[in-house]
Amino acid sequence: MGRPRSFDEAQVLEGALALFRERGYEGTSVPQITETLGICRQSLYKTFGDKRGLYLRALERWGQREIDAKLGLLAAEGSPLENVRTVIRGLAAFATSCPSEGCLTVTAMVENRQDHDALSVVERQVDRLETGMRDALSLAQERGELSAEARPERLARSLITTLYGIGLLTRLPGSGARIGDAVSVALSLLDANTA
Amino acid sequence: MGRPRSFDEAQVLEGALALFRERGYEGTSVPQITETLGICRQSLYKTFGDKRGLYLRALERWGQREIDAKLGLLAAEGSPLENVRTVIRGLAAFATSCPSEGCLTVTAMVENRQDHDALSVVERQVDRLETGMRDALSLAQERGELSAEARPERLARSLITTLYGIGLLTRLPGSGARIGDAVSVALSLLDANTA
DNA sequence: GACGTTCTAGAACTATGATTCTGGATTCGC
DNA sequence: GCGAATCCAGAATCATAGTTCTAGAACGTC
Repeated sequence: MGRPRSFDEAQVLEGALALFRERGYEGTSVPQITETLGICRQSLYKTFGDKRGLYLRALERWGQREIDAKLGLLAAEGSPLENVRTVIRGLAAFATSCPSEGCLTVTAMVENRQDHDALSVVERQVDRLETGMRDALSLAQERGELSAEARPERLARSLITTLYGIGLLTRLPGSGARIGDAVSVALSLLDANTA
Repeated sequence: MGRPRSFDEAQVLEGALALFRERGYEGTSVPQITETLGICRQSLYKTFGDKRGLYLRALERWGQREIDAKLGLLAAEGSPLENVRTVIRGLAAFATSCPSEGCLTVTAMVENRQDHDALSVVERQVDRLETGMRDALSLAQERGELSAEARPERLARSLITTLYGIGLLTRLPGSGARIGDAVSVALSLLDANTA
């Protein structure tokens, strides 16, 4: 009953995501969104409630997509320690290759100082990644890839801090060397903890 | 000739700085600024040109104040390596004690994606701190505190990434443990490079 | 003491934001 | 075909932003 929606919800979310990533929440206006995505205001408000609703769903989607991908890599067959290295290298490679498109999670941390809802979404994303890294590191330890003295949880938390630091510095042109060295040191840190 | 200004420019900058730190650039309105600081619009526009001008001066001031303090610590008498440790510990202690007041430099990286002027101010601040850390580490190496194989520049860049990562995660409630572990690992990284 | 400049308080202006409303065309299920 | 729901385009609404303007009081300089 009624006319079917002429747009793909997922596709709209992806488009909005791209805009929010590039211009931020406040920097992206509703007219910009509707024009870029080719849908009219009515549909947007009907589907997502309001601009904020759209943003939150885009933020969730971003986390789902990115974190899931990394968790998949971390839990892959083979050496868990090597998986951790792969995630670190991949993230840095992406950061340096597409400096203009930043991580929405990073942006969200500073843009939503007071918004408890948005921050808890972000918190959950960071936690998931951290847990995934810790599990991989613990497994590596069980398998003897990591020394018995290594502390997986501490390492995971430290790596997360480095990774989000990289995500932030991506915003600063000319941070390529910094990012490269941060990765290099992070990797050597893992080497130093090998059994 | 004429009535003298009834306010202290430096004091106004400090007040604006506090507002921008807490609410961000877009989140702080001109009425908020004038009411909080007790000056009228006219004076603000006369003195700083416009809101953006005020922001840029506040951003400069923040960098001057914070980075200078750290450079002072880094160049202090005594062990340069210990000075580096002091800066790391101090920054983390501040981050965890006053989580609500964040680093304006961190905020600026995200809020000024396209503003080249603002970003170059930030760039200069980060560069100064990085150079200061590198110099301290180089000196430590000359004095035999750091092993001959250590690479001061690489270490400095990596530490900077960690420090700004900490500055970012400060925005996320419940990151205390993460920050603590990041600091702990950063310090142990230095230990691992001692001669 | 008059001049000139800066102050304060407030209204006025201009632009733009998000959101809602109107009306007409479209397309499904019945 | 008819009703219902959705679509689109665009005007209208309402709030708020930054900025400028007006008018009068305050104060240093000559």
